[in-house]
Amino acid sequence: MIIANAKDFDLQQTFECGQCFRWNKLCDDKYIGVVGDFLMGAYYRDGSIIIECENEQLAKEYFDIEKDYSEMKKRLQCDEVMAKAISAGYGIRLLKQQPWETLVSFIISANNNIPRIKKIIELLCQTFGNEIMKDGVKYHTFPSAEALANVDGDALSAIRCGYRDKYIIDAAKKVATGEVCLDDIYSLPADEGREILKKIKGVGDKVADCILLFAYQKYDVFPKDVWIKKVLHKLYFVAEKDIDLFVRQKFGKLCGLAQQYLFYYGRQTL
DNA sequence: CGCCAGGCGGGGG
DNA sequence: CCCCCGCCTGGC
Repeated sequence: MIIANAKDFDLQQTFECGQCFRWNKLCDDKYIGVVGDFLMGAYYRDGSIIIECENEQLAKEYFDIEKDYSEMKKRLQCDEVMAKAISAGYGIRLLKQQPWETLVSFIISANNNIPRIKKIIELLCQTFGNEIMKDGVKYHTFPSAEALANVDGDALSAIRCGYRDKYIIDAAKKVATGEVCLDDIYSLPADEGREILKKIKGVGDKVADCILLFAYQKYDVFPKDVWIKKVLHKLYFVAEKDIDLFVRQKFGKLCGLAQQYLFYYGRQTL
């Protein structure tokens, strides 16, 4: 798949803005990731972005290829700060990730750091996922809820995720039994989706909002982590308790995308 | 050694 | 309801 018009798409920004954990850069400027049951590659050639995947439909959906970012940027561009943030992260695209993988990944992300989050997720896939062979290299899919619901007690200790192991098991059981139906959330308003997700142990407001934004394209949620709180305080002089009202009034239905630009900008400059 | 990292759950006020 | 503390683990 070739994306000729790549002006609103930068691979490094998209893969390293914090929304995903399973894309890795190879030495030759190529990114490799696993999405669903498929391996994907992404790289530049002659000013275009090339996405390699045996399942082109999956790749189109995952990269949300039809989405018009220039139009959304125009709508967000309401002041000096956001103008700078958008220009810093001009090539960020919000990926359409799989709900189950996103759920578990952000449970693991709580009170944790990015290198360790990636390590734990990789171990989880190696230990419980299916193998994909490509050019003599082994890759692994993200394990299903059913697969994880059936692992016994301390088998998860192998992935070194600490106290989060019981949250992952709780999530797997509730999703596998249907007590929590992740597919329902696509068509629900963000507030209702958040309440469903929070039935799972280890999922609070912040984790739920990341799942709503990164898996369900609920652009009207604004995940509030420690970094974005610092950024808003520093750049907009907004106190923590006023964040929700502030971003709703300022950025409206696209506040989730605004969060990504501000987050990326803040991590570069603050 | 102590502290912290992209929160959360549980207990007490 | 709000506030506060402890938490697996690995890196500094």
